[in-house]
Amino acid sequence: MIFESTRSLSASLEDYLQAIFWTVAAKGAARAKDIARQLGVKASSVTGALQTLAEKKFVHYQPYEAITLTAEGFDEAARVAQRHFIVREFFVRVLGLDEAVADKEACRMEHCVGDDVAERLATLMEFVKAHPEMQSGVSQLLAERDHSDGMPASVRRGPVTVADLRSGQKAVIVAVRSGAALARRLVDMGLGRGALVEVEGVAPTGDPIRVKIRGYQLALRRTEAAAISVVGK
Amino acid sequence: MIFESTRSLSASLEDYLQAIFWTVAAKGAARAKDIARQLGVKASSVTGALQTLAEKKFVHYQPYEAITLTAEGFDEAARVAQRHFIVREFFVRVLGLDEAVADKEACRMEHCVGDDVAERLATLMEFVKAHPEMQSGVSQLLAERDHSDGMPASVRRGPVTVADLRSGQKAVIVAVRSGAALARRLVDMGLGRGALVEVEGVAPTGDPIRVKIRGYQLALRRTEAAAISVVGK
DNA sequence: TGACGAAGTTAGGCACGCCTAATAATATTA
DNA sequence: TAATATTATTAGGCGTGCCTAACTTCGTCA
Ligand SMILES: [Mn+2]
Ligand SMILES: [Mn+2]
Ligand SMILES: [Mn+2]
Ligand SMILES: [Mn+2]
Repeated sequence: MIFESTRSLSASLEDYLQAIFWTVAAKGAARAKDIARQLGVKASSVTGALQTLAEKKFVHYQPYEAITLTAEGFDEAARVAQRHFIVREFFVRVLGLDEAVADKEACRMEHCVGDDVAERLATLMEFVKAHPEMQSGVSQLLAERDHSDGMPASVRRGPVTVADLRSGQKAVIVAVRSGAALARRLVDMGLGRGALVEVEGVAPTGDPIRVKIRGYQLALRRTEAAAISVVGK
Repeated sequence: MIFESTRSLSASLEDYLQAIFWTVAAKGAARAKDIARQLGVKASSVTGALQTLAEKKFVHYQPYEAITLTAEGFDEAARVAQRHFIVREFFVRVLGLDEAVADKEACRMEHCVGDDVAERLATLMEFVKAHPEMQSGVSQLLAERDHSDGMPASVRRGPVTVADLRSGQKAVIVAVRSGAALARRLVDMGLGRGALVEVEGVAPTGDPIRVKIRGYQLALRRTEAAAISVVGK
């Protein structure tokens, strides 16, 4: 699988484990029915998942009996729940996302954030808690953006241009601002949609910017570079 | 699938599309061999993916011929690459992650971040760019943490306790700090590992904290609450 | 006690995404 | 041009994770 996870459980099994975790916490034990309802799957899928989790020693499972977690199951579930919590809090408190949306997104992300990222997110949140101006600053920027609705996200966000790239970075051109002879000149040189640009160097003043494209090297004025929207690598 | 994605392509196909995107940008067209090498899969897997992508009109594909992207394929690939870039830049510039690690993590996350999150991350980065003191502040906090290596991550991060919860939040107890008669008293009351706590209310002064557990309600002193480590929901 | 309904399991099927092995097409070289 | 090497495709298999349909087990209540 290309989407390698390094973790002991698949995204799906992590969700089963979490459902069990919260149900057991609330009621002492979980029944297949509870899990099926929470996750929106059929009972037979739950049976299958329980058999796999039991094989991996994460749950105590005997057919027809109530389900509880093993010690390892509890720890693993707590780790996933912790990631869910951290990511959701980050979305809500730093990115200003709506609670419900944040929770849904977090339930997707919890399966792919690494431990290092989770830890740093938690640290960032501590920092933000101590520096509320950061949170309000971001909210304000976001609010300004929201005035220009109707525009595509890429425009609201402000496109990245060749002028924003650091030395050594590669990018693909997605658009060249038309107007002036510039666009034509660039396209004639091979600087069209889909072409790969590599920034070779930027003068100390930031102008000109030396780029390599299709084997050729050329120097772009900063204003020219800023007219070329790219997706960075 | 529980891990619902709402996007038109699976994580796997998004990676194939991106491999094609960068190869085409660099060389004008892609061959199955290039893609197989980049993604670390066998050639036959590439053929399968190409057939699927061709069905979905994302690539121009004729057996044995070089591969290029359709207009939709280019747009879709650019969107994924954009998410990869944003997430990686966030990891590097805000979270201070190592470039190589950040890139790997980003290649996993690019398939699960929603558009709203990506947009807000980009905005946050703009804010941080405009306020470099924020960035160094986070780095500093992270550096302090790194001094206390050897400790488990949960300790470095500082555990969340009942005292950190807001009114209405639920959590599962993972540990009760031992010492004093407190631990025993709490455990006797049912406040042990695995139990669900719900914060009912916090006095204006922050003390006491009213919690509900196993149907019972009780009031905890702030110092008591701070001795109970939890995983929040 | 026995019948009934709810809950849980098993069997079989399907889509996805990878693999290996065999085969086919294309490129390279003698 | 013919032999050979490289590249690509097909066929068939496997694991995961979901489904439906049929069946079994369990608890309840007459
Ligand atoms: Mn989840
Ligand atoms: Mn979750
Ligand atoms: Mn990826
Ligand atoms: Mn990627």
